[in-house]
Amino acid sequence: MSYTVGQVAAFASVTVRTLHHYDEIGLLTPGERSHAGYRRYTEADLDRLQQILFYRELGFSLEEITAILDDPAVDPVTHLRRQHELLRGRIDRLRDMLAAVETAMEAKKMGISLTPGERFEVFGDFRPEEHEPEAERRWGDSDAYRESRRRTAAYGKADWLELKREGGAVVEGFAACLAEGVPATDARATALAERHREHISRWFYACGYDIHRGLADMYVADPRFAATYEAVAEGLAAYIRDAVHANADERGA
Amino acid sequence: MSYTVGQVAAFASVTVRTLHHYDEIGLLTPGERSHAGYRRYTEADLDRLQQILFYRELGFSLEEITAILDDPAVDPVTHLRRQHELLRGRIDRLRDMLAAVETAMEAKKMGISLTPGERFEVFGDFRPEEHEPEAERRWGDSDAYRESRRRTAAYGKADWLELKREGGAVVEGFAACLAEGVPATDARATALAERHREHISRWFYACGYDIHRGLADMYVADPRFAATYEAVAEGLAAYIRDAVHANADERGA
DNA sequence: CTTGGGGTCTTCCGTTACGTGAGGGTCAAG
DNA sequence: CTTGACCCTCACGTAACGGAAGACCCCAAG
Repeated sequence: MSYTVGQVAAFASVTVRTLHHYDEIGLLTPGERSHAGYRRYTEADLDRLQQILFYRELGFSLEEITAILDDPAVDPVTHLRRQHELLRGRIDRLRDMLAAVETAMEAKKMGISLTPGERFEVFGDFRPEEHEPEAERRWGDSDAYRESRRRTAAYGKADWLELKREGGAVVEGFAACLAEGVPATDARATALAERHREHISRWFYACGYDIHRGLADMYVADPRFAATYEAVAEGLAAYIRDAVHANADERGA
Repeated sequence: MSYTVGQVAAFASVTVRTLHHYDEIGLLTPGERSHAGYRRYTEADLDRLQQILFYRELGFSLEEITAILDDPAVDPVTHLRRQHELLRGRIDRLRDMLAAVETAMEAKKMGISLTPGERFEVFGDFRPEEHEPEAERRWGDSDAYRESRRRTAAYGKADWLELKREGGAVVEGFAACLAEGVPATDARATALAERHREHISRWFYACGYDIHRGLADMYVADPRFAATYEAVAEGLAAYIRDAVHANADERGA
């Protein structure tokens, strides 16, 4: 089975002209031609096109892409892995930009004017290179999901019940603290936060303090999580979040 | 205080030529010139440049940016808000691409070859223009969160319990179907899916079929959601997802 | 079998967002 | 008062296509 330019163009949401162009510059030469000179794209060509579009999306020039894809030392899986990393980098960058926008909004609201340095901080580097500090945390986060999926795949119903019971106990502990007016920064609350963190680590994935913070934020931000906790006690989601933050501030680095 | 081209270029990590170009096309004309004709950029110019770079990053053409920024009906804060939303959209898109890469890796590992449709699914729309079909879902999704937070803010404990009970009943219905071997595509299962959708709409936000699909996918993909369902019955998360998809395919557009 | 509508071919010029000098003033330091 | 770093204005070059022209190809319907 092979496809015409039009079909491929429709699949990939590019124009026919673009495919012609890629053919011209030797980036994507269709596997064969019909007797009338029509381009015929094979599955392998589609594969390559997908790679091209990914790299293009990530900001590489067509010349660079040609070089990358024609490197015989790199197998397809490596490409995917690399793209995965690059995508994560891009997402991080956009997240930084999001933060920058928020900062700008704050500044505007407060009537503060930022220094040029602050203002353009985010437009510094964006090319996939050197990210040690922040990125590690993100990677950890991503690994967490994979790890989690891997681990939980092996759980039976008994495991799920056990972990749910364990988690429930922690939540009830929080509810008790909240009911008794114990502040979220109190040692009793942060101890529960620590137990919560250990619970996650034990059953799902290595949960560091930063990850734990992010998780706690989600409990409040996402109503579908919030529902679980708000049903137990009003304001519990926010309380847990605060306790987790206090605990992370205290124990985590 | 004002800045020279070189300084501004350094701040913003663009070339001097780029600033010249923006001046030429009237996108960013420096506030004044020195007596010798040197460009002098004011704070306001830096402000505008920041906006320009944001929109540029988001894929707008310089002409579009000019139009956007020179629209007198839009104040700076609105721009920031808009950029915030656009950035979130981009992040979502990149996340989709991330998922696509993972799918491709899976497929490669399994030796499966994807259909062209699957392969290029993610390259559908990405330009911030004419997005009725897919994008509405994203926008809707974003609105959903806001709507949800707004609504749930007013709920008391009784409300949470009621909605939790209601939700629980649906989940138990699904569990029963699963236990009895009813296929997820069966009318009984899809009816429950529809009830589930209505439940979300009633308590949280307007939940269309596309949003519902995405939500169901998350039940499986995110272990913290999955835990809730897997504790009830093994394979329940996936079952619900399948039923939701079947229901959406059937009823939704 | 031919006729029309759509898809495809190559060719070529246009466009956007700059890059890259060329040739020549400007400015602060030594 | 020179020297090196910076600035100016042309002006042509480039990447990655867009768009249209003129011609060929394909196939389903009359």
